[in-house]
Amino acid sequence: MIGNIISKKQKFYKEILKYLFFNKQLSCADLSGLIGKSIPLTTQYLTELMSLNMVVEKGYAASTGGRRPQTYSIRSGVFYVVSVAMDQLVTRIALISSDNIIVGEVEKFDLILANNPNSLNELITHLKTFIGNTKLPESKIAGIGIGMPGFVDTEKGTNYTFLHCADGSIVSKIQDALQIPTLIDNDSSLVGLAELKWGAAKNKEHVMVVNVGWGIGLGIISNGKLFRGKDGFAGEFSHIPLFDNNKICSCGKLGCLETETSLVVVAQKGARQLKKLQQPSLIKSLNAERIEESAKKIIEAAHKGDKFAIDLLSEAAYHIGRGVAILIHLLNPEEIIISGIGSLAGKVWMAPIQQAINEHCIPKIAEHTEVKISSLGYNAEIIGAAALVMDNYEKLPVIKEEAEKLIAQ
Amino acid sequence: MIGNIISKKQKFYKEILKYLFFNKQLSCADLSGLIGKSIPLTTQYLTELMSLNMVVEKGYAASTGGRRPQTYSIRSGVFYVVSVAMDQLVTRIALISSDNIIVGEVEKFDLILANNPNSLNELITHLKTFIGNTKLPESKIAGIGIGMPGFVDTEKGTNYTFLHCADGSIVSKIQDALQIPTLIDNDSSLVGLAELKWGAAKNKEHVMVVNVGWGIGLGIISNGKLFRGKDGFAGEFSHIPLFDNNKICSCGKLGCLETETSLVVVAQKGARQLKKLQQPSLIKSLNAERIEESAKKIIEAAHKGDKFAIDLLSEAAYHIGRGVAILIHLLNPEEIIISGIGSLAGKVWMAPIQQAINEHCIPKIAEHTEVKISSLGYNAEIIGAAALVMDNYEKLPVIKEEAEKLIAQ
DNA sequence: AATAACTTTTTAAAATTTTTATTAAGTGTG
DNA sequence: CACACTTAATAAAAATTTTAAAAAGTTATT
Repeated sequence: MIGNIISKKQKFYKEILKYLFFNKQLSCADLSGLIGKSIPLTTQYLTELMSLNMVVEKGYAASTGGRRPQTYSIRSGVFYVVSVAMDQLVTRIALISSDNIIVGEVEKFDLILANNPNSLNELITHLKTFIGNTKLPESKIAGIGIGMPGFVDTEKGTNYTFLHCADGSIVSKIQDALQIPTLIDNDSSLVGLAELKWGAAKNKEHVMVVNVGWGIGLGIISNGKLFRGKDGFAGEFSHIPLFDNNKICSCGKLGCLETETSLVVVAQKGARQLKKLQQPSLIKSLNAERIEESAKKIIEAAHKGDKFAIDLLSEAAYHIGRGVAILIHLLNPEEIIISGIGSLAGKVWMAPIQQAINEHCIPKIAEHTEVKISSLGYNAEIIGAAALVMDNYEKLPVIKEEAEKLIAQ
Repeated sequence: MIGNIISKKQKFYKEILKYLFFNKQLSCADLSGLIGKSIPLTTQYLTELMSLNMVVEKGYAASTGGRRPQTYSIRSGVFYVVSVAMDQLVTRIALISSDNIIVGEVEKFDLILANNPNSLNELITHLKTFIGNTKLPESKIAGIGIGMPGFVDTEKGTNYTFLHCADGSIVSKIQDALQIPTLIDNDSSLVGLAELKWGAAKNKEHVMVVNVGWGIGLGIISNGKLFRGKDGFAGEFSHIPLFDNNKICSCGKLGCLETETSLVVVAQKGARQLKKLQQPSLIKSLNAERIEESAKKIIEAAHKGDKFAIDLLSEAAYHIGRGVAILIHLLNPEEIIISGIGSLAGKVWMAPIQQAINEHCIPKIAEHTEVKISSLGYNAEIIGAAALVMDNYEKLPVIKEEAEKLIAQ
């Protein structure tokens, strides 16, 4: 049964567990600062959590000029998180344990989102099987986190673009079917969250995470937190009107950023040019119908230094840079991170983006803005989905058995 | 002497005074929530502040379904704030008392910022005279708040565009000269802050405040707070590259938003068209050299329904709307406020901006975004400067005498 | 129109949490 | 290798919050 939070103390227990999930090892002073409670109280909570077998001492950290602090970690298997990363064609599911390690294999399967009225049911069926295979009781699963494309309202638990469900929200339907707390968010927001928690945006305040994939998403980090806007739709970078190119976009408007920069466009343009221009390249053929395969070929070739592939990506990168210049003017970030599947092409992105920034920004405003390539790569979204659950861990509906265990204290 | 904060209790005293400055009348429960302390403690603080003659009871508020709450107000003259609003040509100074009322007249004088190495000294001289004329001791003045154009770093207290000062920051130079805590910020940020505290953005979370004047500034309110970005430069709306018009901008780049939308451009275009086209209009003549005068004439005529003036402003408004469409995609705000001196033209702005939003936004994302015209008008910046001081009131360096008075408690 | 049931504010007493002071453990310098 | 200076952990004192109860109003119902 999914109920409500039971005690205040339990909330702080959960906060401690949450920060230990995100950080692996922390001292009592660290945790005291993070949960906003005094050191004596935090000491007490930690002692109790150790006697509950949830937290363990991990020896002393190096001194910073005085007595060395004892550090603490969370045990593996105290709880688990089910992470789901969806794109328009493929969905991946992973099981992550409380010590923040992916358990077993990441499951990958086709699930078409566009014009598929059955997509939500398919997702639920897959989730049921996946969770069944883990052999874990529901009470051991803290929550399910799902990243998906489209206009997602995290608070309402709805997606206005995909996975339509007639009555109520996606979240309530999944929770009813599986009896596990569930959270959903936009894929690019989760990529941003992953960068904030474990990637290049860690400990930064103002970062723009550009999710280069079949569209150009944006995760906005402002004041050290993921920014979602009024309805959760912030970061709709793909569709800002930027070009006079008269190309019609998937959204129906003309000249969106996406029409010159997404990997779909890159793959299509690549296929066309390869055929027409007979350019020398490591790539022998590109099929404009098989976007994913073609995009991967181009990214791989670019890695090997293939000029044709690099030129293709550079052109897209420069156009992305024009959009980034606008972001810099408006939000004055300290960092731009290129993430998502496109980031696998590596440093190729950097020079053209920096070039566009130099050309289109007032120098002073871009002075302290660094461009970086994500090191999280293809895993960013799935990691971000776990972060979404754990970011809300202490607010999550409580699972009965666990609640009793904790309240028995 | 400017020293440091003395006691924790004093910090809460100041927080209470701050919230009473912003709100006029508040109940104990309101204040308890605002300062984040329990009701019994807040009661105690209020009692003490009343015995210090700083706070007074203001009778009972209407019931909301139960016992009516006692309300409290701050006394006039407990402290004062000096507010300064600068633009490139004119500076205004006002004295505001603790009950949030402008005392006496707003002083207005010419102060050229561009290419004026003496501008900071001129400002300091004016401030000295102004404060001298108030006959108030420094200890009665909580702080000086200054809004100015340019790239302002509030934390460092510097402006990279105007009011250059060789050694150290603008803030430290003013503080050294006047012995009064001082804060500076970008003019558009302060217009945004004014809207947040007393205008159309009050109690909203995500709002874009467009400051229409000699440029097009932007105050960004995100999560209910003014957003400044990494170095304080966020909201550089004027210079996002948006047009293929080949017009060179004051910043040196081509096609900035400003080149089609600022009141300078409107005035210049108006003067040109009036001469060339001999259009019928209530306006008899416009001098392209005297921008302020011409802009005012156009705004006034638009108010009277003059078609020529309305067309001029509508064109600029539509272009602003294109920029606003980008803001909506990126930040998903709940409200767009047209503020600053241009807002005096009133509702003329609304239809063309809404039109541009309809044309350039994905409908879903703009669904809940309202466009509004500010009611604060020309006073926004000067009010915002006072808000800047009071927003930081409890963090401000303490003035010795006052500190002793409070600590004597 | 009067009473019961429900709200909200205010006050008082009990329980919790933080602060301050003290002790313990470790670094770096002349 | 003392000596001065850190930081961490613990214990006792002080401050703050929570809980409970009383006071003051509102709304619905008979």
